[in-house]
Amino acid sequence: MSITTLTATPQQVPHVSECGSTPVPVLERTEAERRAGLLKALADPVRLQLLSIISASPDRESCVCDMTEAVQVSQPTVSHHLKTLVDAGILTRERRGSWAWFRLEPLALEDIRQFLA
Amino acid sequence: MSITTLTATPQQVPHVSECGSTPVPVLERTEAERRAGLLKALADPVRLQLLSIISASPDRESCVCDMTEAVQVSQPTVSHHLKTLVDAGILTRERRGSWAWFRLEPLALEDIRQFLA
DNA sequence: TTGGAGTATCGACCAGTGTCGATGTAGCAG
DNA sequence: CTGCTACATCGACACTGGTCGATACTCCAA
Repeated sequence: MSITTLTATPQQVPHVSECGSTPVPVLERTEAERRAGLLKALADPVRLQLLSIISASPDRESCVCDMTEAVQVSQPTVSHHLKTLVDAGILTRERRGSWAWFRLEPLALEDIRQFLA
Repeated sequence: MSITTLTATPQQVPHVSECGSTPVPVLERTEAERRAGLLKALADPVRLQLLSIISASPDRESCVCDMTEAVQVSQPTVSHHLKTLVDAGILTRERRGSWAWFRLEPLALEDIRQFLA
């Protein structure tokens, strides 16, 4: 806090810029970073393909083996992308025997649609 | 096309994987890349802040000078981010005298909301 | 316990990107 | 023309992120 706080000068008088516009509040940095993190998790063609598979599957869940066959990248890369989506809260992972199943987290996509509206 | 096309063996018999799932069509790679491009343009905290300013401004348009004051990065960086959004088709730029005004392209955000649904 | 299949992690490489200072450009006022 | 202001571009840098082969881990079956 600067010394000017002690003076009678108002610190935050809403002033009109020279260009004629009126200032508006800006999205908080922390919230902006949270939203950017979600969007980054979606912003990859392979991950969008993986999500499309899960979304179109019965019960909206799919197993890694099918997804690895459907996209043109290696199995470690598929696993990496799925981890990215799980870490972002967009997918949940469930182990069933030898296989790993992934399903959509509905609240995450709903959240994204909300702040894009 | 492989030689097996000439045989009687069906190439695309929908087979059930060992894990028990049923295969589904995957989003086309080119469409996935288009969508990822749009999402990449959004997936940055500074760009989300810039969009929030424009979105909250009267007539949903804003001038660079105000945006530069509102975010904590340099003026060249603001200009760079705005160019990114214009190139992605999310913003349009209009020059008025010395000032550059930006406004939202409604169809772009609508498109994104559509394919996230 | 051994082997194999499905999946995850590691290490490395390379392309892409966010950032800045310096500089270029465009428009306006005097 | 001169100078100033607003904005864009350039060049460089550090960092992130997508990709793969190699390898480790986890189940299950035999």
